[in-house]
Amino acid sequence: MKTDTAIAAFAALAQETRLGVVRLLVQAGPAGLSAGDIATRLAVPASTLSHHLAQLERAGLLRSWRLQRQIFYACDYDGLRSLLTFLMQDCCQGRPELCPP
Amino acid sequence: MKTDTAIAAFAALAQETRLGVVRLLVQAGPAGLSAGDIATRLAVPASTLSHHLAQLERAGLLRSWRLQRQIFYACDYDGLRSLLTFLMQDCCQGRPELCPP
DNA sequence: TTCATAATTCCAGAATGATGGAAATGTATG
DNA sequence: CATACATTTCCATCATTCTGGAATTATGAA
Repeated sequence: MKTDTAIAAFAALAQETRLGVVRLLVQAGPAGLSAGDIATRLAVPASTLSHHLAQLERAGLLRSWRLQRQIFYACDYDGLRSLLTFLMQDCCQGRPELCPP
Repeated sequence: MKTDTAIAAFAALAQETRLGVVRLLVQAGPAGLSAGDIATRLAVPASTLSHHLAQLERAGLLRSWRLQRQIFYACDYDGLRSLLTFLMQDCCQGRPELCPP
């Protein structure tokens, strides 16, 4: 993963509504939720939420698909995993005996 | 962990120099590095780096201690762990059979 | 086609964050 | 005490991000 990608992902997580979206979708699992459903649950105007969903998707944290008139969002587990791996890469120079549990 | 704490931590990670600091210190392990050493390795002015180190420490991602004339920084492994746990909490409603590996 | 629904894009103002030289604050050495 | 060293704080400028109503686009129903 490139540094810029990771920065975009962390920036996406560094905002109350967006962090709420990701946590909600992490819990929801692969089935995801529609944009409107997310807006209702988080009590955010549709317009505002749309900006945030787009940013999260651009950052590789969500994926989306259309189902009839609605657009569903679920979290991108691969994206999340690569981000956390990037952050912890070569932890303690790869020597577990140095690494606090 | 509170939402505000997590937001501060992700915001701290969402910047090139600060992300570089954390990754460098993740690799360096518990022994840490001095502020000056970090400034040299990342080629950042001392003043600028100081702001970033302070922000990372406030966010609970680093800890610091003085050794003679230098101040050492190491990453706060507990802080990192709680952040990642907070993000992934109740993944797939706790049902691993739904959760993509 | 006409209407209703779901979501996104446009736009502007308000707020927040990054940067780094200069000055100030410790901390050790001669 | 005087000096050098390591780091932090002050300060001002510049840039980026957040917000949400109104207008727009896309889809499905009558």
